[in-house]
Amino acid sequence: MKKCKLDKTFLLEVYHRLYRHLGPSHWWPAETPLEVAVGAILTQNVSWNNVEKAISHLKAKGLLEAEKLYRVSLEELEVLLKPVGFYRVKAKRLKAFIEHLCRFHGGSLENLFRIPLEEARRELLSISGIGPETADAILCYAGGYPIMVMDAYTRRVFHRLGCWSEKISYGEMQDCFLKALPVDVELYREFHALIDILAKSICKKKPLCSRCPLEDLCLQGKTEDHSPLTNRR
DNA sequence: GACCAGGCACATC
DNA sequence: GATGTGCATGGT
Repeated sequence: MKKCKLDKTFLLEVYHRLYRHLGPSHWWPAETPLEVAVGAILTQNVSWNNVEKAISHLKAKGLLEAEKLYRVSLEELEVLLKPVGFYRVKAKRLKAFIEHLCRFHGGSLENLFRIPLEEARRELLSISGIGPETADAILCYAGGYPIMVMDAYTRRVFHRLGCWSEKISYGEMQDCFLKALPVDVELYREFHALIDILAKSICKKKPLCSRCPLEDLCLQGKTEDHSPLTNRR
């Protein structure tokens, strides 16, 4: 059975509307690929505001280098990551990522990004604390690989547009997008960013409201789901 | 004070 | 395989 009703024309229409209303997004806000990767791990289920504080702490300590993050103790890292929330978990996950990077790639993201997409993705997913969304964010925004990040916002927004079931899996969503869209990293980066910005700003309270640039685009008429576009259970 | 924020791992059924 | 729960701070 077909899992989604997305096609190239529809998706590009959505993209162009979002870009006209909300773009350019200037995602991912970071100075280096490592900062992107650190941000991707830290932002799991927390607001970006909190992540920025923690990243500025790391910068102030001169720790935004793989070698230095490798040497810093878990306890010290926990203190620096306090503003993020879930700081014990995040410190452990960041350490696991850095240790992998140092052990297998000489602490160089450039080395990791030399290997083919599928292999790099498998490798990232093998690290404890790196799931599909985090792996894809690192690959797309830091590595420049042609892969698009999916998330709870993407699921919700396109569910409300009548494109798929709310139960659709991460992989199924990603297949739909990648099959329909041209291979274009910049498009993938901006599209994901715009979906998140849409969900968090204009359509936060009542999705597909009159201020939403996608209001008239529903494939199956309006859904009855008007709960907030959150990631929460 | 309640709710939410750019997930993931693990336990349980 | 599907579902529930812990992780924790900061802004609104």
